[in-house]
Amino acid sequence: MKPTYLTRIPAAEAHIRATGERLTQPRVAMLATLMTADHAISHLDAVDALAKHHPMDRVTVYRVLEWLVTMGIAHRIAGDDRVWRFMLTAAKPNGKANAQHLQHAHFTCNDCGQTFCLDEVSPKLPVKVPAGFKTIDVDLKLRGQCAHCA
Amino acid sequence: MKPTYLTRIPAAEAHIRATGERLTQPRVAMLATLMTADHAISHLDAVDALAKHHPMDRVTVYRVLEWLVTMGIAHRIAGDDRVWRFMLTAAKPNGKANAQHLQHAHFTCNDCGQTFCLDEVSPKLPVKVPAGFKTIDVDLKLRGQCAHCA
DNA sequence: TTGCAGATGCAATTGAGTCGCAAATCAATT
DNA sequence: AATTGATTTGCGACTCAATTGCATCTGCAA
Ligand SMILES: [Mn+2]
Ligand SMILES: [Mn+2]
Ligand SMILES: [Zn+2]
Ligand SMILES: [Zn+2]
Repeated sequence: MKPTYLTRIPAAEAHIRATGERLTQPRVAMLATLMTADHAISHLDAVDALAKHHPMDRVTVYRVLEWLVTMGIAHRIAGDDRVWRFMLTAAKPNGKANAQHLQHAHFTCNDCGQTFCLDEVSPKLPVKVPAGFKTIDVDLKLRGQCAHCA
Repeated sequence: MKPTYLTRIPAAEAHIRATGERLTQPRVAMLATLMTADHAISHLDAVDALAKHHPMDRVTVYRVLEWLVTMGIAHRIAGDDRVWRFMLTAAKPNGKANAQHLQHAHFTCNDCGQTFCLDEVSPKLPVKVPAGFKTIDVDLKLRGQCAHCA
């Protein structure tokens, strides 16, 4: 069965403590919530999901998610609806959390709107660009139908 | 020398007439403006650019650009700043305008913020996705430094 | 010309995200 | 256990791209 919010609390605390930064309740609750998500969640999704276990101000949600991104614990995905969505940064093959954003693609379902990280997919780098251009970062975004909607 | 707004009017009119839809002044002015752009422009960019030749309401700019997209004449590019930018749909090798969105990548310069279409770059398709997922569309987005800023 | 569906202008509204500041909280120190 | 001070949080106000409703205008066909 799927991991629940409560079972994720200890791991969330440990992960935050490992950063050396302050361990706060909003950070723990937000990270535990992210840990139960199988797809990327928006700020509003997060506010709703947290409402049940640990209600917090929407501005705090913005700030905590931003903090998780700067810590490399989560990453941010731009949506076609001008909304950011957030997902736990992919774990390395060895199972440890990874501070860097591993190169991977994102898939958004046209039907249900859910966005997924495709950790196993990476754009073939380097991509050829016009003379004088210097590529620093590449994002690959797929759209279509997810397994549930197809 | 670069093509100017005025020299683009006839081609813009012809292009719009070819759709069979109504030929309106805002549509002509907007398309002629797009035709002079070497990089993608935002709604605000468009309002500013048009102010000189054919001032129009912001909402009209939104609606005309949306119409150009539905006609396949222009395409829309999501920016990291939550702003849409628009560019003429790439021409086919034979020089004719193309109603479909040819598969191509976009490059945004971290320094000057300009976004360019890289018509010659396309993601290697098909991309492998998890079982049950069906890919319909692929976007490749690059970030880095453009030729002018590098 | 006239008639009218479709396009435009203008004002009001939506909604994601940000800012400033006072109050609360975490963690180090006594 | 209490004190303290730097961080973090809550709350209200704000920004800004984009959308909506509605009255007016305009391109085009009859
Ligand atoms: Mn991801
Ligand atoms: Mn393009
Ligand atoms: Zn789906
Ligand atoms: Zn540049």
